[in-house]
Amino acid sequence: MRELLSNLKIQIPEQLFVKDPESSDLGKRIVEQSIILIDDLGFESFTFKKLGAAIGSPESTIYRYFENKHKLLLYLISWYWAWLEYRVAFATANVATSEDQLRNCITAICETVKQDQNFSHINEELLQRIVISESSKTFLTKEVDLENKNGYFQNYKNLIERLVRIISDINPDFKHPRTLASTLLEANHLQKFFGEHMPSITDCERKDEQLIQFIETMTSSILNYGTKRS
Amino acid sequence: MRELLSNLKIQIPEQLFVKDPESSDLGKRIVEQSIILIDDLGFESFTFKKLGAAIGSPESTIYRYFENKHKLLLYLISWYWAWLEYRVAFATANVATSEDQLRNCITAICETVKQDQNFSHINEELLQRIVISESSKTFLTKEVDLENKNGYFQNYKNLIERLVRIISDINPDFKHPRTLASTLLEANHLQKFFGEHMPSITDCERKDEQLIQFIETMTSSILNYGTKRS
DNA sequence: GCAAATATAATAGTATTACTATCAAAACTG
DNA sequence: CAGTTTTGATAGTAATACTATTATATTTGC
Repeated sequence: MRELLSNLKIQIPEQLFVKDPESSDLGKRIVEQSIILIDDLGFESFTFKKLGAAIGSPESTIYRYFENKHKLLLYLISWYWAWLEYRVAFATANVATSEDQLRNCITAICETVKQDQNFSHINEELLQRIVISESSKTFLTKEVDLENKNGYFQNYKNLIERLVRIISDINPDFKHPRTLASTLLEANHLQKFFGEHMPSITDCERKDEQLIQFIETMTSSILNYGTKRS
Repeated sequence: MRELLSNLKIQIPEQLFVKDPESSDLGKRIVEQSIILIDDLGFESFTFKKLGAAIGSPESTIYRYFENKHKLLLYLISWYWAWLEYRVAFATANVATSEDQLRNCITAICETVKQDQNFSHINEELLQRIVISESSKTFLTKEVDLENKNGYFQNYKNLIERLVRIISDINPDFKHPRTLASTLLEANHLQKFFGEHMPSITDCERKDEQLIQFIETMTSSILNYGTKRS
């Protein structure tokens, strides 16, 4: 998996930035430091002024790359979905059965990222933590319909579509492949968050195993439910 | 269900308000109008100044009831959980089997609220929409651990605990009753939101049926999965 | 190698937000 | 009806989320 990114460029909808941050050193530092800062402060307390201080530039510079902090968050989350889709694609390549493919998908999705080396300016470990705590804020807004129409969530949808294909392959009669795919993705975040911050409402501890087991059991059982009965 | 609230008072953790809004007419108007405004503007654009204008009072008055808008949101969401727990409690009363109880719970939870008459100052229909779009913002913050310790989420936990008891009753060997209960609650919101705003990633349309069917199938299948196999 | 274009820095400024403070007028309360 | 509590009216502050302007680098195209 490590070489994955050396030749592939993660594609982000260009509506999400004013100037592509990958196109300059400063842009990369903006992205790099924004991840560190958002993870540290939380999105609400994160400001372009603080980010400017972190990179040693005035905040007006950041506005040349991102229209506002909401779009910067969208950019980061979008990057994560694209990255995760590649991981999922690799995890399912050359795997014979759809059942095994889905199992591998679930592991790839639910695995807590640990990275020792930094290959790029993006720290995926921190970014995953941001996704867990902040990603739903990208769409839980009054602007969601417009932003959806503008393609801001394309990478998220692509990932879900990939899961849907596998799910439908396992059980073509299953009536809720999209619902299952999006539930699966979001339940992963939520349960990880609960495990860390509200342990009394989850059985998932810090380790990934219980969560993966729950999600695997949930998907297997729901996909077999109809077929075995009828 | 209608008489439910006439003699019962919804209990809200008193840490969530400075002065109990139920204790005065003004307090009730603050709550009433805040629901209308948050639903209309979204939580980000909602301000105490606008709320003040809506009730014809200066914003400083609102601060005498709620420390800030985050706590007001916590109050509203907390009210909803308590209200929903009563509904769930009634929906399961005198129901013989745990399986039927759980089915009734799911219906009570997933049913879109429609209210023709206003019995109280709280419009549950609007409030449910707020819960769908805004409730996760109450805990997806950097202050979650402190707020959790302070009991801000007690009503949410109570509801989950009630579901957990029924789930464990159906299958005492099931290893993830809490995970299932919280997933069920949150998936309901998420899928409703997707159904309305991002229909391509869900199979749930505006009507409740498909969502209820998915959640029922999911819970039934996962709770039967272990038992039938082993 | 230099002019022209572009990117960044430095600074200033604005409207709005999220409060806090003060004091007077109303309204209830014993 | 005196005293307490509640509300209204007004003012003020620090921070946020931008926008604008001008000067200085830096890159690039010829």
